[in-house]
Amino acid sequence: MGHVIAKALQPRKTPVQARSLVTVDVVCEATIQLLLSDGMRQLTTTRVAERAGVSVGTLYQYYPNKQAVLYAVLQRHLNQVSEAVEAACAGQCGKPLREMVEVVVHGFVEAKTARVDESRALYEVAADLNAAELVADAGKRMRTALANMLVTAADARFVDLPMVSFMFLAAMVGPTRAMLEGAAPPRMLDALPNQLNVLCLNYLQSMNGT
Amino acid sequence: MGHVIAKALQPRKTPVQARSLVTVDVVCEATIQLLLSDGMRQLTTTRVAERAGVSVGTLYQYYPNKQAVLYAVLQRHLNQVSEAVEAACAGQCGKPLREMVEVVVHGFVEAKTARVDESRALYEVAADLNAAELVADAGKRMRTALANMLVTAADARFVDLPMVSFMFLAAMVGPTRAMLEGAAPPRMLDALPNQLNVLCLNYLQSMNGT
Amino acid sequence: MGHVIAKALQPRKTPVQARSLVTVDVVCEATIQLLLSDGMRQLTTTRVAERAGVSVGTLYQYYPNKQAVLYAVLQRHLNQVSEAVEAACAGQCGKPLREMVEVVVHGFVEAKTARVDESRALYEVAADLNAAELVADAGKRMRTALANMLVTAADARFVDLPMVSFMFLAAMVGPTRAMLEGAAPPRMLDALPNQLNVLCLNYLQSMNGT
Amino acid sequence: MGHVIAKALQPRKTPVQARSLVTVDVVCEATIQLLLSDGMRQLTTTRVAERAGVSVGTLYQYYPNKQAVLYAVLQRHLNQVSEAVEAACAGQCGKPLREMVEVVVHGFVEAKTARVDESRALYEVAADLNAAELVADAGKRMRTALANMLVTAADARFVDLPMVSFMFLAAMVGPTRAMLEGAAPPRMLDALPNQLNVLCLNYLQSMNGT
DNA sequence: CATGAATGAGGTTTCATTCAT
DNA sequence: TATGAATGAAACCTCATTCAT
Repeated sequence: MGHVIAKALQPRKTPVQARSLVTVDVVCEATIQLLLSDGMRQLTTTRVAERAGVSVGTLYQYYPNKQAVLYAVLQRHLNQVSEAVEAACAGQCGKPLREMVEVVVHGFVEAKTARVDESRALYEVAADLNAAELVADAGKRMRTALANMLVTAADARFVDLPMVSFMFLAAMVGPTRAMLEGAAPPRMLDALPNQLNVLCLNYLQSMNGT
Repeated sequence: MGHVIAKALQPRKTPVQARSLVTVDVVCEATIQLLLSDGMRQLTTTRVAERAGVSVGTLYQYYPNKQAVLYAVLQRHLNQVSEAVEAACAGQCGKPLREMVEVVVHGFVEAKTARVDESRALYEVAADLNAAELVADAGKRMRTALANMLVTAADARFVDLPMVSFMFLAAMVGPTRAMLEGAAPPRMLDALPNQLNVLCLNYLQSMNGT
Repeated sequence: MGHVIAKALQPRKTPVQARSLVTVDVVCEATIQLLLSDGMRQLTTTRVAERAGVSVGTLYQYYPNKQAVLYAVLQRHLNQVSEAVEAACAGQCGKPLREMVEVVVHGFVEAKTARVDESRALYEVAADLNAAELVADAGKRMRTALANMLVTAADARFVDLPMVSFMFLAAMVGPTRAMLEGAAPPRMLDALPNQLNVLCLNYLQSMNGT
Repeated sequence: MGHVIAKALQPRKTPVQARSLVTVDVVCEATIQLLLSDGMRQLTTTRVAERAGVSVGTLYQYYPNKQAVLYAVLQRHLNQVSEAVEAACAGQCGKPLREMVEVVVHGFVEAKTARVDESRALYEVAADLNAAELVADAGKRMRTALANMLVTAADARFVDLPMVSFMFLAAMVGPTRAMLEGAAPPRMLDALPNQLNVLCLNYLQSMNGT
């Protein structure tokens, strides 16, 4: 099921030439800009192309359809976040819980808030049904990374690791998303990492089965 | 600002006759069904009317435009959830934290999972820009209820009540949403209340300033 | 041809009861008001009924369709103007040209400017194709009246009476309409009768074949 | 004020390629044809496009909405007439009244009757409210041209030039319009210039203040 | 007779996508 | 390869008219 969709959404040609790479990038950038300024509703391929400084025809040389463009943009973003979490996890093997949480939360929040408006804009895109799979994949990737890290914790052992990883991730995502979507004031955003630390660390310690 | 938007989304006539009431209800129901089966993308006023068993014209007698229909459906849902939380909060004044969390989490999860598919469908709707305000309002309502309850806790005192309420709510919303959107297996859904209890209670105790 | 149309546009029932008469009148009045405030474009039978304080259903008891309403309104107006011209003409038989023109011009302008905005609104209605016939009829009626008067002029004899009547009428109508449609300032409207006197009298004297 | 309206009615893109020019022209032509055969009432963008041999989409690439198409058609026509009058006026500076009237009347009637049916069709369009401004502009343009000419008359001097120009124009427009709208027989149309000569010249001579 | 909810054909407009240049 | 004019299916919404109450 997912494969059929996936195929239809893959970029049309793997850009090898420098020019092509530029085009692909410029289209993604234009999409995000328009998403931010006008929202999904107003996002048309023509406008994306226009903003990107290429013709619609050219856009369609690199993406088979509009969904593919959105798919690419979202994928790029989810990738960055997933990688941030994976990197954080990879570096914390064997450490005590407190350090794990600290570093992972920091990595996640930083990745999500690096471009606040991009994140905000993409929540809209993600709601576009076909992307559910993509979001799910990124979630799975991050939960796996978290689980692989948690299993090595110096000071903890978890009975139901999948559930714990799930809750850990969701506990980070929930408040972060709430702040981004709710346009929280900077004061709250600044406090976010600390709050997530408290939230997640206490949860994990409480779930510690040792 | 919000008022202009609000006006354009208000139902056109408040149905008084029995026949009209049925119509309004039937349209909401049809919208949810279609949202579930085909998603926002495929949701057209014609199809909603068709499924509802009325003509498009009739639909437009009660709602000035498509957005208004979605607005109404979402509002109804958010109302139910907000009321559930408010009710739970109202009943726990003066109780110790443990009981508060237990009851509130239970109320929230029950409201959200009463109609799992409806909740799921509406995340998509909420992403439709104009509803942001509505979601924000529901959030504010629930945070207020939580704050008003927490301030009376028998065994706790909080320094930054707004932040604590925000995190409390977001900590419930995050994992719940993750499960609903990710189509989590029943086994996980069953475990959700317990997990949220652990997550929220430990957070609140840790933030306790007494 | 005209008869078929005519039949479809006739009021449905000749109102004999007092109540009915009121309804018919109130609908005409409402139509004119809406025409003035919002123009043809926005004129719907529902709105007319609403403004008239009756239900759409009732409106359709007296008029077979929307066109018939407009037809009635226009007819009433054209009738008033035609009657004014006919009356003026009838009273001037045997008089010299100067007096004829004076009285006819006065009668015409007065009828047209009695309710300036009504006249203005009805130009729009008249443009609605099926009314062309009605306008033509009124024109014919007035030209006949003018011809019948002119033929008795004490001091003139006309070779081509139809043409002269045609021009006489058109010479009155042209500037009057230009002023009404162009929203001419009162100063110009006040001067209109005098100007038409000059225009028409000189024309007629010049066409005098004696 | 008028600018807002004007903007919404301006053509969308100025056609540069040969293909585009053809399209724009073909749409205007189709509009006039349909106006003539079926009247405003039946004029739909779909039908215009169909008759023009292009798709609706193409039509909307050049005109932002239906009104804009009508606007363009009317503008073109009014332009032609205005230019004819201006040209006639420009050529008669310093001439005696008789010649002025002769040439101007001839120019006006010729422009209006060059395509009798087009003129006829456009009276309907002009009644469509938003065009009022356009008609008013054309009127002002022609009255200005007339005034500028009359002020140079070799044998006349006018006290109230604006009023005289207004009446002069309206005296030409009235009968011409009456004939076109009333579908006057060719015999009358042929006689029109002469009649207008008599009508206007006598009026002007009578208003001569020297 | 009056009401006004319901109807649905039909109008306007958009926009993803193609393809001749 | 890039372009952007053309396409036309399909979306939204209105409103004249009917008919059950």
